[in-house]
Amino acid sequence: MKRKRTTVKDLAKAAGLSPSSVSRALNNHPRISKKTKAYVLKLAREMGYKPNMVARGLVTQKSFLLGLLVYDFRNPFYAELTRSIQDTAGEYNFRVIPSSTDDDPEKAKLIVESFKDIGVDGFIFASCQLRDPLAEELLDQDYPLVLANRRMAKPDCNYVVLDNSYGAYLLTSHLIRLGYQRIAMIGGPRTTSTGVERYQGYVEAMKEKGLEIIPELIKEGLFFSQESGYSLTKRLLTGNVQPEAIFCCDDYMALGAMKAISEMDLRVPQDIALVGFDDAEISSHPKIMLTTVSQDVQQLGMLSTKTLLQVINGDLNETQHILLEPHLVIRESCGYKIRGNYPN
Amino acid sequence: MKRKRTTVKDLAKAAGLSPSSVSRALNNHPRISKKTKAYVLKLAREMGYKPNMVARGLVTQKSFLLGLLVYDFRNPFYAELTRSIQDTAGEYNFRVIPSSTDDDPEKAKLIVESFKDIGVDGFIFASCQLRDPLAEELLDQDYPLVLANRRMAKPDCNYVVLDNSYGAYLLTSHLIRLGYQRIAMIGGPRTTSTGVERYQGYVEAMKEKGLEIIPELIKEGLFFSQESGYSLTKRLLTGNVQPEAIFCCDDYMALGAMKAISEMDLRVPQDIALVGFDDAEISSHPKIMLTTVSQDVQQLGMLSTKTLLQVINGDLNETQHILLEPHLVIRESCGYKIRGNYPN
DNA sequence: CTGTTAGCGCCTTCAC
DNA sequence: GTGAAGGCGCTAACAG
Repeated sequence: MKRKRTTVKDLAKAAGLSPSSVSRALNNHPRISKKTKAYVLKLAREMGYKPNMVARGLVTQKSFLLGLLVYDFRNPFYAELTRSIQDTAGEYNFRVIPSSTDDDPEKAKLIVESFKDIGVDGFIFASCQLRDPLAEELLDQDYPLVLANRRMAKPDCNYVVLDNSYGAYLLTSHLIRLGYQRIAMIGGPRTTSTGVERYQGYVEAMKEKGLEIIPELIKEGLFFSQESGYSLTKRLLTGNVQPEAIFCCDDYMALGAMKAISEMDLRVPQDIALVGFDDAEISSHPKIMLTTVSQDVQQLGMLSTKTLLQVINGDLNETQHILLEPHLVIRESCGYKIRGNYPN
Repeated sequence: MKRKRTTVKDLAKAAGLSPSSVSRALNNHPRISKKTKAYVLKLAREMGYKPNMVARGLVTQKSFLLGLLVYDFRNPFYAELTRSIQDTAGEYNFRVIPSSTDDDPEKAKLIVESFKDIGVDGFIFASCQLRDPLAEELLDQDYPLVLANRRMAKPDCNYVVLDNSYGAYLLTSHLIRLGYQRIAMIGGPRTTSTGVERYQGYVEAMKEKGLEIIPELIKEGLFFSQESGYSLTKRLLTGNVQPEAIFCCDDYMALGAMKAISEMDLRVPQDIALVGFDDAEISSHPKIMLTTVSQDVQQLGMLSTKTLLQVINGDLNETQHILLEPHLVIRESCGYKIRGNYPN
C-alpha cells in the first residue's frame, strides 16, 4: 500500500519543535531563526517530507491549479497553446487542467463549475464568445480570469490576443497586390472576436484598394473545420460570381477548400488562389504550401499565463490588454511564384 | 470578491440538524431516513450547496483527479487519446490532468511527483518505455496505474494497447501482395513496445512470404517526427540498395518521407510506395492519400480510463490486458490503384 | 523567535 | 436514525 507520508507533525516530533515552527521553517516565514530553519529543512529532506497540497489548500485557499477552457485541444493550435500554458505555469509550480468546450456554452458552464469545485486558483478562457455570460459571471465574482486568443466585446477583462484584423489585412492586401480582384472570404463565426476582426481586416484592405465587396463571396464557416471549408468552397465555385482567390479564416478551412478545388479539377494557385490563417504545421508541407499568417502561439500562452498568475498574486492593478503581431507567410497557394514579384 | 459558499454547517443550521446528518444525507449513507435525506437534498439545491472537494479530499483521501502522462499532447494522436480519456473520466466526475513528458524520464519523474503532491487518485501512462522505473515504482507503491498505447516488458501491469505487430503485419503483407520485394522499414524507438512490436510484425510478414530482410533497409526513427522520416528517407534513397516501398512506423514519419521523396523528384507511388501507421487525420487528404493502419483511439482512451477507475474503486482483482484490433486503410500511396487488385 | 490554540470543510467513529 | 466529538494535514492568530 502507499506508504504513509511524513507530515509536519512527524517533523515536529523528530525535531523537538512545534508544528507551527516547522511550518514556518518550510514556508520561509520571517519570524523564524536561520538555525532552526536550516535544521528543519535538512530534516525534511532526510525524512522525505512532501507537503500535502490538499491540506495546505484547505487552509490557504490555494490549489496551484489553473483551469483552461479551449475550443478543442485536439486542434493543433489549441494543443500548442495548451502546451505553452502548461509549461509556463509549471515554472511557477502551477498545474493546469485543460478542457474542451466545443464552443458549447452548456458544456463550458459545467466545466467551470467542476473547476470551481476542485478549487482552481484562476481561469484562462481561450475560446470565449464576444458576449460570454460565463466569463462575465467569473469577472463579477472577482475570480481571476484572463482571455487568450479570443476576447469579449466588453473591455474590462484581461486578454492576450493576436492583432487579427491586421493579419487579415496583410493577407488580403497581399492577394490584391498579386492582381486578384474578386476575393472571396470564408470567415469564422461572427459571435467570436477572431471571426469579426478578421472580417474587418479583409474589408479594410478591400476598401483601401477600392475593390468591391461582393456579398455573394462572403461566407461564414466554422473554425478548424475542413468540412466547413470544403462545402462553402463548393458553394462558391458553383455560384454566379467566380472568385479568383479565396481567403479562408484558418488553415483547416483552407485545407477543406483545397480538397473541394481539387475535386472540381481546378488547380491551386493556377485556377484559383488560396490563403489561410494560423500557419498550421501541415501548411508548410510541400504538397500543401499554403500562404498564411502566423502567430507566436508560444508567446500567446506564456503571456496569458503570466498575466493570470499576476492577477492571482494580486500584482496587477489595471486590466491588461496585450496585442500580438501577426506575420505574413508567403508560400505557393497564393500564386506568388507564378505571378512574380509585386509590381510596386 | 468570491461570495462565500454554503457549507455543510450552513445546511445543518438551516435544516435544524447536525452536520453529520447532513453529510449522511448528501452521501446517501444507509443510516439516514428517507424523509430527512429528501429534505436535506432539497435544501441543498435551494441554497446552492456545492461540496468543497478539497475538504472532502482531505478526509476521504480522494481527489477525483487523474494524472495522465503522454509523450506530447500536441501530437494529434495523443490529443485524441487525451480527449477521449477526459471525456470518459468526466462521465464519472473525474478530472484529468494531462502532461507531456517528451519521453524524458527526468521530466516524467517530476510530473509524477507533482501529481502525487496534489493527490491524484491514479495514473494513466500513455508513453511508457519497455523498461520503465517510474511505472514500476508506482506499481510497487500500489498506486493505481494503467498503461495505454504502450506497454512495459514486465507483464504485471494493466494495459490497453493496439495489436501493433498485427498492424505492421497487415501493412507489410499488403505491400508484398502488391508485388514489392525490397521493402524498407523506418521503425520507432526500440525502447518502446510499439517500436519493437511493429518491427516484429514487419519481420513476420517478410519471413512468411520468404522475402529477405535487408539490414540496410531497416532504420530506427523517432515517433511522430516528420524530420526523422525525412532524413532517414533521404538516407535510404541515397544508399546502395534502392527500396521499392517504405513502411514508416507512423503517419508523421511518412509525411516526412513524402517530403524527401518529392524533393528528389520521385513520385509516390509510381516510383516508390509508402505506407504509414495510425491513420492521422491529414492522411486522408486528397493531396496525401496515405495507406495506413487505423486504430480506435476513442476506444483506447475509454477502456484505459474505465480500467483505471476500476482499479481505483478496487473492483479489479486481476491485472487486465486488453488488445485492440488494427484496421488496414488502403489509399493511394501504396500503389494499390496502379498495381490493380491482388492476384490472389 | 517559539509554542499553544483554533479552525479550514468535511466525514467518521462512537454513543444514544 | 441522529448528535457529539474528533481529526485529516496544515497554517494563522495570539500569546509569551
